[in-house]
Amino acid sequence: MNNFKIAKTKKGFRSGILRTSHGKIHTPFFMPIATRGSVKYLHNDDFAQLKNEIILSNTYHLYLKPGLEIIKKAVGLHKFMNWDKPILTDSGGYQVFSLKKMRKIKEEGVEFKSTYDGSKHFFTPEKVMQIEETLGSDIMMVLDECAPYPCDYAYAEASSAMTTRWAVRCKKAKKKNKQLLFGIVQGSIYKDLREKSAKELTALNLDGYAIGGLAVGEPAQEMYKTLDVVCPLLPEKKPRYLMGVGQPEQILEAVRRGVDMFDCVLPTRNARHGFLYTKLKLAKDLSKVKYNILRIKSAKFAKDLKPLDNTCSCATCKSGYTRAYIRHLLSVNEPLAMRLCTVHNVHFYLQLMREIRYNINR
RNA sequence: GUGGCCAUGGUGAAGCGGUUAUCACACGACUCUGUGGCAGUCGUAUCACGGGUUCAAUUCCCGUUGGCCACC
Repeated sequence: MNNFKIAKTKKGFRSGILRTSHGKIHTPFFMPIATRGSVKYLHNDDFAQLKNEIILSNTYHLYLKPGLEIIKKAVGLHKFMNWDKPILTDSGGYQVFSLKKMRKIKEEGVEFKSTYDGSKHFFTPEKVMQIEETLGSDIMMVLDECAPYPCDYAYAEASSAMTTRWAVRCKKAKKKNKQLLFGIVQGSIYKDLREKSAKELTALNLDGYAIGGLAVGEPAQEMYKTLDVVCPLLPEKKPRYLMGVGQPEQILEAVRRGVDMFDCVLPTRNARHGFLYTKLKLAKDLSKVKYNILRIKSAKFAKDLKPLDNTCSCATCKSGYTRAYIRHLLSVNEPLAMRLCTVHNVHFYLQLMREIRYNINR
């Protein structure tokens, strides 16, 4: 049974539906990030208006806090966080990269030092599967190593080969249930390593394929080149996920190359820093996306009683909150500022994806 | 009124006869890509005013102005 159906393709773009045990998701889509079980500052009331169909959460962080016992008792992450739509869980592979001072990689797995109390935890592919099964996410990611950039060939070769071996172990360890398991293509910016990784993972017949190890500091052109190498090698009928990307134009470029899924901290983190996306303009032929950046903390907005973006239909812009007010809230660290800005930026990203889908299906 | 102490970015503080005048916070400009509300880069001072000593004064001396303390 196939849980992914492509309804329409157009010059490399594809649009369809991904089905999970908590509902369907229209592709291509963007996942807001809820690392520790919450999209920072957002309430379910906000999601009701944003209409996002999925969120992303994190194995490493949830395992450390609050720990699996309470999540098991709550009968899974969905119930625990009161979210009944799909969840994708990242495996901790990115933490291999981002917490490089606090971990050791071995063939067997990764030893992490907790960022909370320094305690040691050993993550093997098998253990990660067990954790993700306890969390009950709809889409589980295999444990991988997200290699840094720049990365020499020998390291990238060894690292991506190990990621593939870990994927084999993940698949073996996975119980037969409705959770989907995605593999992760690695290989840094090296064409042959990416090809090898893609081919070997494809042979495992996983439920979907992610492209990892990008957006770690390489030039955007390297990212696009890598997509050009990898996407054609991935099975057409399986969803493709570009991890951690990215800026709106990068998302468009990736969708153009056949990617279906995205996640990125930019809209949420930037919102907290008063860096707001406005004036979304997507060309009908999907040739380009334009937008403005509004740095709401700038002094020039101190007396500006206009909404953040008069072309935006998000709850923040539609309900009368002004630039001057939001700037004020941000400058005195009022949590409401974070919420208003996060709603706005997440809406921008979801709107971008809606318009991309609309123009593919048109 | 008399005596003492003090005056350094927006704020609070270092500093020393020769420095690119240091730090924190704030402010302003940037950065942020499978999230630590984080972190970083850069910018912002005619060292209260006037005079003197000195090769050289933010630094030492005198005066002015302002502030704090004590005493009458």
